Amino acid sequence: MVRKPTSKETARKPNMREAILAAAEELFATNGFNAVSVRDIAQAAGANPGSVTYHFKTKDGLLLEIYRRHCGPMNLRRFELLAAAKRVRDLQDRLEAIVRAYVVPAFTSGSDLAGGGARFTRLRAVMSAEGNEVARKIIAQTFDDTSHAFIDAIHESLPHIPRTDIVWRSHFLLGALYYSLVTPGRVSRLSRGEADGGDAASAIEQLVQATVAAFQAPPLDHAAPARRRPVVGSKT
Amino acid sequence: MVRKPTSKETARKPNMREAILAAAEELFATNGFNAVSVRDIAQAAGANPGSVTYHFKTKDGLLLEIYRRHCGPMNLRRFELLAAAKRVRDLQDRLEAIVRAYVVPAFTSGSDLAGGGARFTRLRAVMSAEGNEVARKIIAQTFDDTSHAFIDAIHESLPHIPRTDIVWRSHFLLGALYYSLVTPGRVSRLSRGEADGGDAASAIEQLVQATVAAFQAPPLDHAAPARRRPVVGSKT
DNA sequence: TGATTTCTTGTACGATAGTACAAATCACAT
DNA sequence: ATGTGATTTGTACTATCGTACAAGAAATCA
Repeated sequence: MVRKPTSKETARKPNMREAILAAAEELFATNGFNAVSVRDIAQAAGANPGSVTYHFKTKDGLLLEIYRRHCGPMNLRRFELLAAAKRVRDLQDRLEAIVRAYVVPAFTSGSDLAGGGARFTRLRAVMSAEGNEVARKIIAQTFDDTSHAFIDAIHESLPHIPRTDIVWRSHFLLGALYYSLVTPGRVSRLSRGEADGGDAASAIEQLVQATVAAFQAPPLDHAAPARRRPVVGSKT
Repeated sequence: MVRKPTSKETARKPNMREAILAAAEELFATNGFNAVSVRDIAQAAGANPGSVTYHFKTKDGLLLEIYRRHCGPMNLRRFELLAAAKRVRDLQDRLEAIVRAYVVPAFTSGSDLAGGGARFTRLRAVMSAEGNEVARKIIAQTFDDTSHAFIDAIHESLPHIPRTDIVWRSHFLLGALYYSLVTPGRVSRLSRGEADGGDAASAIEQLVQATVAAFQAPPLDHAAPARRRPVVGSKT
């Protein structure tokens, strides 16, 4: 019934390898890289510790493979959505579509893996916070192109805003995005149960709406000090 | 010449203890909790590993003491600034003052410690990402009051926005704030050197401006689906 | 000064970390 | 069926982890 693949070249035993990857992804994203041992991962995947070494050589190699697995598909999807967004005529709608094109793939599946999008984005957030070397290199290589593309697209929608301001605001967007995935419980807590911080759809809508407004804010006047500053000065 | 304090009760040998605290703060904030060993801290502080055990008993105890050291002063300062902000008459200016009252103490010194504000906030960001247990407890206990106070104040300035939306947006604010301290280099990189992500003043101004606009965004229509959604759908 | 408390040092112990490797097992083409 | 390469297992090695503790040095008080 099912056509078995050629076996040569391709490793047709995705069971363990995939299970290890999934377990590592989950554990790294939840507890950080250093807090998780190879043995923890193996146990969660129902595998032997030696199996991890066999498939990925080192713990760093395992992390590297996780990134390799997700970066391509997620960025591909972002570029697809960005291309579609750029075709939106109405400027306000276009900006919203661009932001959405950036946000959505981070929450939903970036590839064919089920629900892996949010998990992987959370992993990136944690690795970023920990200053992980392996992650830093890949991020700078793989995501800066994407970021520049989005920044340029946003800049085209808002020509009167200096590029510097747009960079700052897109940086804030990524921070908000990360934090929403890292600590969803805080939203539920602070809203006293009225909002569900873990609900991806709500998070996306809230984030898109807020971010679009932030991008549209008047530019910072770099030259003129302008407009009296609100009080807030020395204590008492 | 210098009047020595009473010696009783107060430990008048802040040298080592303070050095260890400062070193731990810096290392934890940079590399995360688990990546830093007690020996690393001792070496950075010019102390003996046993000295850390003597002063703080455990590694968790050391982290706990760092939080104890900063939480009080930072929240105190926030409440002072919040009280001042609430007295601002103009609604737009008041909102900006409130946001500023939240942001400024996170960047500048939260206590008498030199430049400790940003470092401690960065530490909180990293601990949050790592899901650290010790940090989580303190955060929920110490900062939720502050957060609620700010959310309420913002809600008073923007009565037409549902509280839920304000919670989300203040959550985004904290995420953006954290991320700005965690990865300042990214801003410099993406702006091609035009902006300095490490400059606290710029970060504050950009963050305040963007966040005020985000708070002022129209509320999400929870009932009506409303307003056609921008295209962005299936692939190709 | 001598007694006593406070801090620092050096060292050690058990636990666990990442990784290596030989033996056992499995999948499959012939 | 059988041999061959791919995978899994079990175990071991070394390094480093957090912490404990006794002995030494410094500071403080009578």
